[in-house]
Amino acid sequence: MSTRQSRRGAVTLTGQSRQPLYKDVKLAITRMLSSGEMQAGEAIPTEKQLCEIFGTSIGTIRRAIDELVAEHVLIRQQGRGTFLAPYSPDRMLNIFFNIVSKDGRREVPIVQTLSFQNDFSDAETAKELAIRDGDEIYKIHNIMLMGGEPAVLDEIRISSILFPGLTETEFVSRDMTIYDLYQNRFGINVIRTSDRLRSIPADVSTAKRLNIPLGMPLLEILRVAVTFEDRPVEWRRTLLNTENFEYRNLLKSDGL
Amino acid sequence: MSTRQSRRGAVTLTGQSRQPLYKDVKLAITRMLSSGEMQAGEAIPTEKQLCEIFGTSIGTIRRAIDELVAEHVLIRQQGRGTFLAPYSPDRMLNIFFNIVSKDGRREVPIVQTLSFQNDFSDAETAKELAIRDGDEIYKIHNIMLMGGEPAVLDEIRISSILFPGLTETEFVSRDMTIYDLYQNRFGINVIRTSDRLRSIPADVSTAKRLNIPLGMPLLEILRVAVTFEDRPVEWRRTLLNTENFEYRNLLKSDGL
DNA sequence: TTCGATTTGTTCGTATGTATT
DNA sequence: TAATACATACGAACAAATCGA
Repeated sequence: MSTRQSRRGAVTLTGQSRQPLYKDVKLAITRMLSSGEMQAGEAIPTEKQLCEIFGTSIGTIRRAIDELVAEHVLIRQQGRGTFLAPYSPDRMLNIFFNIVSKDGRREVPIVQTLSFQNDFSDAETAKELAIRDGDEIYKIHNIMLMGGEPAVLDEIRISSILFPGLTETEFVSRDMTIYDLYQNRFGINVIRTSDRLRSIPADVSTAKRLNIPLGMPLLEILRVAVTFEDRPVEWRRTLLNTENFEYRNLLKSDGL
Repeated sequence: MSTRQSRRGAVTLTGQSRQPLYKDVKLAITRMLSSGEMQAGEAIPTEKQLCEIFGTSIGTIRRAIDELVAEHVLIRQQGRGTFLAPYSPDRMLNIFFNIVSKDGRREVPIVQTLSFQNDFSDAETAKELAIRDGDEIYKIHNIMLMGGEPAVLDEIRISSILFPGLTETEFVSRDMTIYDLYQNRFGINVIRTSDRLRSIPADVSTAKRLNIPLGMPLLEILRVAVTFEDRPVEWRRTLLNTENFEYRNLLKSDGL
């Protein structure tokens, strides 16, 4: 069979691409998922159905799905099907929350929102969020209690365009993690984050809020969270008191 | 064909295992690699040869190798072969060195060894290195210059049993990264690290060495590096002045 | 430079095993 | 139990990269 053509009225893939067929399929599936029509936790078509949709063999479909599973975008379950990763609170905590107690236990943090503002992006934030300077954003300040003590302060900046109609009430009254809110309310899946860590002294207001001495060393974490195709979703600055907690970076060199 | 039997005098795999055949093959290949007979960068047998060695189909071999490639243990090159990951200085820096300049550039650090001692393990170190309390270890103190300024202090503890005959002269005169030394001189591949990060004030001697004020916030990184099958190889404590450099944790949720 | 042998990469397809409903 | 869906294993054919004659 010659190199690349759609068969039997199947979906036309990117066509004249110079990349392998399974990459085309992967991209097509990714677009299906990120179109916003799919709910988190929902099943995607079966492998056999995808064969017919794309007009490829099951091996090619599996290869495409393999990569999305490796990226935690999809979850496969034998006998059940393949699902858009649910990002359950528990899962979110395990994947994107790497602040743990010094003895290694994962405390579930209690988040309290200190302020929720409508604001305009400065140049630097615009660059991080891939929006225009001056675009509307939400600025949200939170404090997190871990083990009963205030241990973390953070500031979140997100584009109002990506999260239209988000209100303080809705944000505060959510019964899930913030990333789950992005997913369930706006159909935005956070699939990766990039953290930059520094050590800085506590300033006056931070010291007061975390009930620690002025100038005490804190861990500053600057995070950008991205969704499919590396589109930035959220900028976040976290300040952690590492007296009783620490940041863990388990495993390097992917895979297992 | 029925489930599990060796054919044609092929290597007997783990036998009565309840895991998939490709996992057996993966483990067998892993043992080949970690036996110390293989040099980093050396080619492993071709897929066809492995078929004969293990008496399985090429698909099964490929599946096993796929996982090892995903774990950066092996590297495949079309037309050439499959190789034990070389851990070149450049590669080591990119994979296991996540201290970068604030503007994102990767400075190549200049390492100077301050001291090299033969010592005995305390209980905690023994636990981290999976050796016995009181076993002999090397304790090595280094300072790293980045951009001409002293930016990092670290202490390394490794088992004398794992690295027999290592001398200060040899350690200091190496022309490669420390992990490359482990690999090239002792056949030990570091394949993963686990980092724990805290923010702490500089003590007197640290402040003096890094030429910073006493009490200045530093980033403390406690690392355990492991080789195949999660066997610990090295304990390391790093202190980083984050005025001009920072710790980056790119990408969560594996793969790409 | 060309060509052929070698080696991995991609795609296809089939058969059977195992988990779920 | 039966149907469905993913998991494992097999193997064939061809493409693309590499290397040496």
